[in-house]
Amino acid sequence: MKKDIKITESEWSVMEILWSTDFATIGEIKKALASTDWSDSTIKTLVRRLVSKKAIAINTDEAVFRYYPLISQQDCQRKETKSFINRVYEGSVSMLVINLVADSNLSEKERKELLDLIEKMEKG
Amino acid sequence: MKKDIKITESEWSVMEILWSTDFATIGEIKKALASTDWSDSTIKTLVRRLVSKKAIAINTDEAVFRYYPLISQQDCQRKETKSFINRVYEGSVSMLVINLVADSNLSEKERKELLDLIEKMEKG
DNA sequence: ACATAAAGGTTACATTTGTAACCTAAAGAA
DNA sequence: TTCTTTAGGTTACAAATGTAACCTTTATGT
Repeated sequence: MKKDIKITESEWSVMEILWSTDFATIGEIKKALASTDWSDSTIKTLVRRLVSKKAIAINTDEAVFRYYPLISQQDCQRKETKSFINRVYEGSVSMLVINLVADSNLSEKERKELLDLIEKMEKG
Repeated sequence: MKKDIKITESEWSVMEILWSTDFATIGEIKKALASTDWSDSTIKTLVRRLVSKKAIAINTDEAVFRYYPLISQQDCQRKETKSFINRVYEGSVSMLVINLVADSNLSEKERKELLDLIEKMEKG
């Protein structure tokens, strides 16, 4: 079930909508993307490409089609994360985390959350 | 000094060589990339594009030019990391870390290392 | 001296990605 | 019923990216 579907940056915006609504019409997708300056056509192109790469599918039971994801957000995130770490950190998770933590954008609160998260994983 | 230089996946391979050798000739770059199946021309194209986007520069003091990075690896990593988290994790560092930790690819040893890293940051 | 290899430089070409126009059919507004 | 909005569908087009051929000059082995 692990296909090598590549989702581009623009397409991620569409996927995020489908992952959160799970079953949206074009109209709903457009509404959710109103903050972008994409034209109607652009959004439809993104949706069409996602369909053709089998990241999403269409339910045509009703007159107005509904779109839904075929791949889970977490699967995509993990795949992206792995290739990101390989590309940017030469495969080293530790180097990534060093930068995450060193980065001033990480607040004390967030840092504590991370500690918690990792600690909780202690016993598996 | 924060330009928005975009380094593509292929170009990263070249940058990594320059970051580690710091001052390499084309010959050295090609040797370091021997494991890839890129042609001579391809490698030169990548180098040329990096020059034109000012990610690297050429020292022409000697007959055989030497290339060196104009941007640091860590700056690039941080910039990439930030945009990665925005794209894939909707800006949430915590979500990223949850996946990092949950991912079976992270060994117990690595997990401990991360804990250490984050703990060390406790006092700033 | 001459053939080869290696480096510098220019041009090319297919695919992917971002972005959109345009046409048609159906559904709602007036 | 006629106009206007939407949705569905097709086609387009420039920029970015991956990948490379080809030409010229220079160093090098023999």
